Amino acid sequence: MSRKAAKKPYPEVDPSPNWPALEQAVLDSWERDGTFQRSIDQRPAGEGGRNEYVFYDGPPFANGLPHHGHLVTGYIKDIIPRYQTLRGRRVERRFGWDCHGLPVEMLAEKELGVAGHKAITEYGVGRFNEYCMSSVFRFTGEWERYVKRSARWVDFENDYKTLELPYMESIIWAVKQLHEKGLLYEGYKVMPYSWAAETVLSNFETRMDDAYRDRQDPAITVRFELLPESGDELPTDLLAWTTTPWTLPSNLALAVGPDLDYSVLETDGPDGPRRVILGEETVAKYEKEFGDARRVGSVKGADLVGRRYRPLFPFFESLGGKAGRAFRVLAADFIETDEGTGVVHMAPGFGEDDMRVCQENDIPTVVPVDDSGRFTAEVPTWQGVQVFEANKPIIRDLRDRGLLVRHETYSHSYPHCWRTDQPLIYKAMNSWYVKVTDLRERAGELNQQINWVPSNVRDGRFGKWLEGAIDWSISRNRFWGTPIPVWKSDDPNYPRIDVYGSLDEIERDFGRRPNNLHRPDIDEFVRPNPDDPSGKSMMRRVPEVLDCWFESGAMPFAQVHYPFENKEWFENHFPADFIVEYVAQTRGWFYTMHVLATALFDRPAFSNAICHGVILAEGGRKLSKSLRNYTDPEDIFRAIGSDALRWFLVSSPIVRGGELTIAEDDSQVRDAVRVVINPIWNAWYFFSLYANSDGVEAKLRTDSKQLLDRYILAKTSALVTGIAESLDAYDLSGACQRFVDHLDALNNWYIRRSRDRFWRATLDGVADPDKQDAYDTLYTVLVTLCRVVSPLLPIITEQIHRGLTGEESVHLTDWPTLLDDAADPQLVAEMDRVRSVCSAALALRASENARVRQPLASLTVAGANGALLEPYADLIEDEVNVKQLKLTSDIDDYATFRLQVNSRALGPRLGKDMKKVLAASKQGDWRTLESGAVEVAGFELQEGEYELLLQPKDGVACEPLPSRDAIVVLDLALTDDLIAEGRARDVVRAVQQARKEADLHVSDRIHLALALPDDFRVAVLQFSEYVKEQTLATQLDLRPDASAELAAGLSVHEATLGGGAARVGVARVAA
RNA sequence: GGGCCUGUAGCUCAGUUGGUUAGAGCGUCCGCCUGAUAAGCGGGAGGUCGGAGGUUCAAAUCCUCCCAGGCCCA
Repeated sequence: MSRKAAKKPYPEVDPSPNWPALEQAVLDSWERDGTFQRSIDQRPAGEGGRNEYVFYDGPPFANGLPHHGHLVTGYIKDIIPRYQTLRGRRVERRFGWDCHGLPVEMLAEKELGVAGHKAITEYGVGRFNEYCMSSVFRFTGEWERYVKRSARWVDFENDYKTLELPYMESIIWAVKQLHEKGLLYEGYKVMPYSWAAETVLSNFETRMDDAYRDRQDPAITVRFELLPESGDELPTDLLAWTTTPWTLPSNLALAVGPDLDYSVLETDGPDGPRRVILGEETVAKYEKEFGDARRVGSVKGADLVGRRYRPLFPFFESLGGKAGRAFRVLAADFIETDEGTGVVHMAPGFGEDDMRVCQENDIPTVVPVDDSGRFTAEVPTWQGVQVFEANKPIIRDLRDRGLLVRHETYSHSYPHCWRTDQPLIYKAMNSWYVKVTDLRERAGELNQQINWVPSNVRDGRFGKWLEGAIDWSISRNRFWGTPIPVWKSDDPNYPRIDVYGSLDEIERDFGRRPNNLHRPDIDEFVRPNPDDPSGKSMMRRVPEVLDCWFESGAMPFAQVHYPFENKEWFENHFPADFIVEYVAQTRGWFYTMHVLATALFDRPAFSNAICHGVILAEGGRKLSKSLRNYTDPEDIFRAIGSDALRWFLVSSPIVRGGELTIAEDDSQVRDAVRVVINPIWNAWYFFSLYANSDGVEAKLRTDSKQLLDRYILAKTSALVTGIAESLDAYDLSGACQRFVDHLDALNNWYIRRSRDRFWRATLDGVADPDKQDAYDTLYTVLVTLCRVVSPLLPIITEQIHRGLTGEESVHLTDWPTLLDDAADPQLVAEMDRVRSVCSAALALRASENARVRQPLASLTVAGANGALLEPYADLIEDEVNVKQLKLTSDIDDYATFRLQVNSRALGPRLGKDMKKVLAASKQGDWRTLESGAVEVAGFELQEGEYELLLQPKDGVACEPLPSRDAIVVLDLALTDDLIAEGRARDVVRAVQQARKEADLHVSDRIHLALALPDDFRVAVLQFSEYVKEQTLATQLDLRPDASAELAAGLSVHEATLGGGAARVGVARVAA
């Protein structure tokens, strides 16, 4: 025996490693060796970038720490590029940072203690923006740490930042392009507005947790007097209800639901009889006011449309009359009757719906309220009064004029400014728009060229969103962002607008070149208006900055300073081959990128997009830092590991657009360790243990003739093809599923069934060919597995692959083609059948209380395709522990046939008669014809329209295969020999346990002493050679029952055999 | 209030163009092999597919309504 002296070709493997520590070591080695960069460098770009796989990285805001959601995206962003790299493509991965926008400004406001437009202006826009600039990168270090720890390969050094001058210059170029294409215009948009902080709020801010609070407001019902028309019998009023009386001075229209019914009531007023009109379903609510009124008729809303009415106030009278379109009844689709009167007052300056409906009817927008929420000179009566303060005098005024029908107090949930605690108002603000409505159709066409995962996003979420797209408001009344590059004359008498698309153009007109496009520097670029002969009016930049979504949407070209530089590069890298984000980005980054690509290049911006779902905490709630309902990813990295987290996330429904609920205790991540990581590691551990112990060095080889080897090679070949198929289709969880299935075949079939081939003695230091085949095959399979799974488990496969091959990195290898010729679907199918035979036999043993260690005389497989199992007889006998496998086609003793109708095939032919056929076949009322066909309920079924399945007879110990075409039967009769052999195996089992407890190596030879109950002693005597061989015993002592005198020097272990006490003594003997 | 999505085993989810006895993993129960792995293996139980109607020879699947939850827009 030369085992001890043999070289160890493979590293010593820890059977249960500390995963986080192992991961950190691998990550460190990548960092040290520049493995990521080399994985890119070794792939040529090809002519015109033809061999490149283009990936765009959507830029995150770095003003908070990454959570599970970012990690899902990050893992996918890593997996696809790693896979494409394996396939030989060059995949550059450039990180990007979203630097501008409200989140940054909000943080700055909070930390500087300056709230709102006014305070910031006083504080100084320059200082404010400097602060934003300095704070925006505060978390980049953390981000980089998380990203690197998650084993995501991405280039942080060559990153792009949306605040850099070249990036911003590309942005203003894009704005100018839109302008030249007639896609840019200035208009109004109703926004949530904080009059206290003098700032517009984003939707995001109004949705913050504590923004909505209960508030009491006046709710009043007001009369609007219709202008008389021919056919009117009496003066008539429409009743409208509002909770914002201060908007009534700005009323320009009324709206009704065209399909709603309205009641006409007649009352006796102080000036004689009048009529009022209100929604039929709302009449009951006005019992108090109109309880004694006479109902004189009913009209449809549509009948009221077009009627003119007398303005409540004189302030905007000029917009009505003959010239204007205001002060009419309009049709609207959103009118309800559960609150109010079914008639809605419209103030287009203060309501989004109002503005939309009024614009559709050519009614202009008026906004007689200034930045601090006070009425302007346009409403002289209340000029300077804050709008909420103005409610009372307005109501009093209406009451005095007899226009107030009802005044009540209304309690409702109302949004408040999160900074000042004051109620918000909705107010039309000046805004710049991209005319998406003009692009909509083309954007929809280009969307058809995009491969979305899941596929329903294309015509669903994204497609629908495109169809309903409205013009995109791209300006923000804020400070920290790329400026809108528009200069306007400050004198409306000499109007002029200039849009600048480059630093050169600005330099040309202003005589100097900006070195910073941010405010306030850029605002200092002022020049005389060339169109003003008086020379007094000046061209000044409009105050707004761009929506930061415009900047991220411009990322494909702005990241390379296109078109000022890298023109050719851009042409070769647009559209991207692949991007991924979560599903809400169909309204965010996916959308803005698509809109800009459509507008500027008439091409889609990306060819393949994964749109993953959202992560929820237990109970379906949102992940919330304050609720602490999830574990910080870094803690998971530290405690469990990144590959496990990666596996858990990307094998979940989330990568198919679904939701994923994560357990607070991270048990799902631990499950990934147990289900995937430990098994693949154990396979490697097994290999290294025996290969080292034998001194066998394995080679990549696929030509073993051994059946199990052929099987696992064929199975692995199918896995290689399957994973490529899944990943080519961007189906990550499908790829994961294939691997899990494969692991079961490898560990719990191939390795388990091949074990004795590995531990068979080496003859004179020369491995016998079968043993070498086993090593080579397992080695080949493991190396192949590591490669194809490396995108999904990048760290653990790296470690194993290094151990196996000594090569530096699995991520520098090529996609394996070695097993392409090893595919053998028939062999795989046969082996699957073998496994189902064994499984059925083991189930039968379990139900018959026949422990597997007890050998049985025979296993019979009765039914179809018996010959197919012939070559696998040894395997089945060994697995099921029977002396003989019997194959027969004679089933009569055990089972009968049952007719199984193939509804899918037969249904279309028989239609209604299916019922009869199904009933008859269920009752067994059918017969086989001479021709081989089957007759049932008077119908003749042809081949393919039915199947004959086996049904075990009652009282027979047998088990059908899942395919129901064969049945397994065990011979349960025991002979003395069989019983003795079973006992011998029990003893072997006890000895193996003792070996393990004594911490012996798997190849140690031992001195074995046994003190056994009599019947077991006899059994061991009978099978002593077998026992010695199985336990590697060179010497065997047998003593009476539980002898207390086992020799000194032995490690003694207690055991129970057949209900009696036994003692097992083992000691290593020198090799 | 409107639009979209979801509802299948105790939990997390699959379920192809409607077609046989609705599947998987985890958990649970019972058992067991083992000279890699008890952080293992095998087997069993567990579902009137959210509810009610409808279409059909046939519905988890198609249609309508309702209920519950989520997202988006008001």
